[in-house]
Parts: sequence; structure tokens; C-alpha cells
Amino acid sequence: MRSDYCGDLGVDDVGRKVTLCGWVARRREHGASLAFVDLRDRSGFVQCVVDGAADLRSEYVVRVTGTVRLRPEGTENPALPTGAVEVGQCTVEVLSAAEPPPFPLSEHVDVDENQRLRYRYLDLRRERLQRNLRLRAAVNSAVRTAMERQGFLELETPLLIASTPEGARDFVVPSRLKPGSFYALPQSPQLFKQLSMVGGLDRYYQIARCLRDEDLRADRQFEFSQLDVEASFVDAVDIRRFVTEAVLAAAETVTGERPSFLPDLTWHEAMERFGSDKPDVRFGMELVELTPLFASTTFNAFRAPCVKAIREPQGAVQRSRKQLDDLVEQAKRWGAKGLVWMRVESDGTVASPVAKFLDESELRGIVEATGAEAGDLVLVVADERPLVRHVLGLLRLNLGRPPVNEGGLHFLWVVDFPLFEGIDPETGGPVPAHHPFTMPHPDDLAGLGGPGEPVPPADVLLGARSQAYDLVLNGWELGSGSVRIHRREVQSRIFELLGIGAEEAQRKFGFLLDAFRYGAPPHAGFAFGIDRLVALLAGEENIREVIAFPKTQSGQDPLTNAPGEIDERQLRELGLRVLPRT
RNA sequence: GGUCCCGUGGUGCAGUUUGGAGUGCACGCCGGCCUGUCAAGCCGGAGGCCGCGGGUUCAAAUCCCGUCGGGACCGCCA
Repeated sequence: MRSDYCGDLGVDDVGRKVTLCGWVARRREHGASLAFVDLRDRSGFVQCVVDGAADLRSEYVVRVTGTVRLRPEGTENPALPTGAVEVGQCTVEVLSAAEPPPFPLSEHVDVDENQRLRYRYLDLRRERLQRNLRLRAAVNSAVRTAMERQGFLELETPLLIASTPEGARDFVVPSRLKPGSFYALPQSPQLFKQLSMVGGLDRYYQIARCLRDEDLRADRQFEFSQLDVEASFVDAVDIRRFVTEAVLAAAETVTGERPSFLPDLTWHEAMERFGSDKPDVRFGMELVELTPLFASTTFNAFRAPCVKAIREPQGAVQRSRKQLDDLVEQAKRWGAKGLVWMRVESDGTVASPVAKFLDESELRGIVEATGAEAGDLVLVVADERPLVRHVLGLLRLNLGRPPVNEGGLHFLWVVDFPLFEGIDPETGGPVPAHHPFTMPHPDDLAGLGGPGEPVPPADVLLGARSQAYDLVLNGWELGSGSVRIHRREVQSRIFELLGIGAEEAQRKFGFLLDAFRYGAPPHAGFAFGIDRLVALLAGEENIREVIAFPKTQSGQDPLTNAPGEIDERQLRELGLRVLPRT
């Protein structure tokens, strides 16, 4: 039906008779005897010259047969890859007429996203999605090749699985053959990939679809794809090397060069310097420690377990009093008791609503510690340490974060995550920071004690590190992984500390624990989000731009109108009844 | 669960602060002209429940309340 793709034609094809198929992207008619038609297919555009009248409208699907020729001198279009040539003496066959599209398909117009999703099949014709989806396919291919080169075996794992209570909210699927019972869709293939290690597959990978019923964001959809990896007889360093190789291979196919990784950051250092476990290191404005400076201050608001500040260069010049007040309100919404702003004046003095409560050495100390100069804005938060980091970390991003496509690619590993992220106020037991199969850091293992021993004090528990690690790119968490526990006494102790009794452990994870009785190799793994990686490589702020058919923030699909009701018969078959809306 | 922004011919916007006739811009669409254009050009034309509902007012796109839809974020996402 077709001899060539439009965008592939060039001066080498001059003189060839070609047959092209595609959509009428633009047409420029010059009376009844000459018309230019830009024909579009997946590869791009080429100009077709039609002598004589032709009733060709936007987005008509046509087949064009003609001869490739050089454009007359002076009429070349350098903006078009095929702009040196054109297809002349065209005969045009209309394969399919088209109504005018509901929005322009040219790149020059930003279209409301709801419209784009309602007519996604038209949006897909546009250059942006064509480019992004091609890029995505290239990334998938590069990742697969990299993993296979490193000896990994692709394995498919089930979509209909048993629900496990921890973690994100499950999507569930009712069982017809066993009414009243439900499958869950996988939040990740976690348990299966560990089972595959017990099964001796040694090195497993999969580009796996994962589903989590949690609120959507710019970087989160219900369903997403991740490169899922697990390997036996390896340590954390090995795993990070495997994954590093995969993301560098992906970046290289897109940018043509392999970006360098930044040095590893410990979780603690990331939190202290950036107020985030996924630091965006493309800009400064790091958190500055002020706690010692106010150890014996008379200013009550700064008599806190932690006082930290960030400095925005020239922030005081750019921001009005109202904007500063808005920052204070925002900080409060994020949970801070307050936010103190300070302006460094041209004479070096500090202007602030609280300046009168601070003495000379304290003010000078803030300026010195932050390195503030005239025109700079300093924002101080005093509170419990986790809250201070959190609020200043968010403020830092809000004030200083560059657009996603600026500043290059800054990959880094965050290591030494805490084993527990807090103490549950109700049970008094620790809350796991990762899943309960995460191996503690070897240096902290002894401090946790063994099965049956007393529970260590809270500071020992909260100080314990795990062998968990995150991959971060430009402030986005690409993924995380860990060394898994393969020793039964360690696993028993962790369950014990988490308040999971033997019976409960057996009920929730029995099949994995059983498997571990029969010879579990030491193993470790990782998973990173393909959607996020592709978005960042494509320079997109939003993963919907790299997904062919995404959902809106409220989880709807305006194209298919999912989710929808199902009919009574289906419900009955499944043994379900829908409760009236409250 | 919460905070904030947006909703005006098919598309993208201005108008909303300070209420006064659906007033405007660009693109698209329809018709005409046009033999080297390329986001073609020129002339003419059609096209509006200002998301929806209620309220205030002599009068509402504009003010108030509610609701629906979209987006950003906090919580949530082991």
C-alpha cells in the first residue's frame, strides 16, 4: 500500500516514484490548479504538490503517489527535515474523509488537557506524544538490553494475586468462582520476585505493570510501569551497579551520552541538607543548621529541638510583603508553628518581624551561617527536627526549583535509609520504613537483639539503618530497593519488633516464609519507575505526557468513561451488592 | 480528608479587581479570490445557556453560596 514513510524522504530519493499514506496536516491552496499538502505519518511530514483541484480537508486520510524532486531553488524549507524535496505530479486517493478535529493538532497551541484526553487518539497524532512514546519505547528497549547483557532473565508474574495488607491500598478483583473472595492487583511483583530467587532463577527482571489505589499526582498514576529487578548472591553495591547500568543505557539512547552519577548521599545527609529523601541537587538553597546558635536564646519561638534556615539569593528584592506573609501561611499549612522571614538590607542590617527579639550576636550568627548578603531572604523554622526538615524542604522546592528540563541529569543514590521511620503512638512499636523483609545494616544488626530478647530503646530503634537505597533523579524518586532478609532468625526478630506475631506473619506472608525454609539464597533487588524516568528524559513535568492513555487526577478516563457501572447480572454472578451512596 | 488555581463561540485567550446590552483578539470552520506556498495570503460569513444550580441587585461573565469538571500541592503512596 505504501513504499515509503513521509519523513524519511530526502535528496537521495530524488527521481523515485513513491507511494505515501498519511493524514493531511496542512494545505495551502493557490486557486484551482495548484495546492501544497503537508502529509503526515509517524515519521514526520513531507510536502506534496497537487496540480489541479482536490477537495482535501484537515486530517483526511489519503494515499499519494508521485515523484520525489528537489524543490525549486529558493523554496526549500530548512525548518522541515524533508524540506529540500517535495513529491510532485501527485495523484491523491482519499482513503477516509474526516471531520474537522475538535482542537488543532499543530504543536503551536496548548490544548486543555481534558480535551486532549477525551480525544486521546487525536492527541496521539501530535508531535509531542509521538516523540515521547517513541522515546519511551527506546528506553524500554535499552533497559531490556542492558539487563539481559548483565545476565538477567525476563519473567512474567501474575496480575491476579492475593491481597497483602501492608503498603498501598490494593485494587481488588472479585472472584466469580469463589464469590465473596477477591484477588488483588499487584502493587509490585515483590513477593514473586523473591520466590523466583528461592526458585533458583538467580537474576530476574521484568518491566512490570504495578497498580496502587492511591491519590494521583503529576508523577503518580494508578497504574505504572517499573523495571523490577532481583538477584541472588549479590550485595547492595552489585544491585546498584546493575541498575545504574540500566538507567545510564536508557539515558544514553536519549541524550547520546552517559551522564555521571553524583556521590552517594546517606539518608541522614539528604534530610539534613535538603529536607528531602529525594533531593533535587540542581540548585543550592540548602538547609543551614542554626540549632546551636539558639541553644540559650531568650526568644521563645527559637527555643526548639531544631532550628534551621534556608537562604534565597535576592529573594527579599523579588518578593513583596504579601508574598512573604503567604509563605508564612503556607508553612503553617504544612504543619510548622510559624515561619520567620528575614531580609538583609543594603547596610547589612537584618529586617524581620522578630528582629527585636533577637540579640546582636544571634542576628549576626544567622547572617554568617547562611552566608546571606544584601537583598537575600532568609527563612527560619524552629520545631521538632523532622518537621523543620520537611517544611524547609518543601519551601526550598517551592522557591527555587528549576523547570524539569533545565540543569541536566543529576542521578544519585540515597543510601542507609532508617529501618524504622517512627514509633507508633498506639502500639509503642516501630513503624517500618520499607517492607518488613528489608535487611538491617550489618553495623546495626546486633543492636536490634535476637528473638525473645527485650525490645531496644526507641533511640536505638530509630537510629538503626537498613540496607535500603533509593535512586533519585532531579528531585524525583525513580525507585527503591533493598537487600532482603534471608535468615530466619533475623526475619523473626523484625516481625517481633514490628509486633507481627508468628501466626499473623504466617497468615500474611506464610508462603514466602515457607519458601525460605527450603534454602533461600542471599538476595537483593530494586525497582524503578519507567514513567518517571521517561518523563524526565523527555523534559516533561508530568508522567501523563509519556503514557498513551492516562487517567485524570480523579482517576477517570474521559475517553472511555472508566470507571463505569456494571450491570446487575455481573454483580449477581460475583456475589456483590452495591451500597447506596451516602 | 485538606489548601490553592482554572472553567467565556470548535481551539487558545482578554474581559471578572471597580456589576451596566455577549464587547474583543488570534487560530480554526464555511464561501469567494489566488500557479511556489510552508503556522501561505487577501475579502466576506457563520458560530455563545460566559460549566451547572441557587442567591444578592433595577441590572451578574463579573459579587456571594453550593455543585460538577480539569490542574498543582499537603496528607496518602511499606
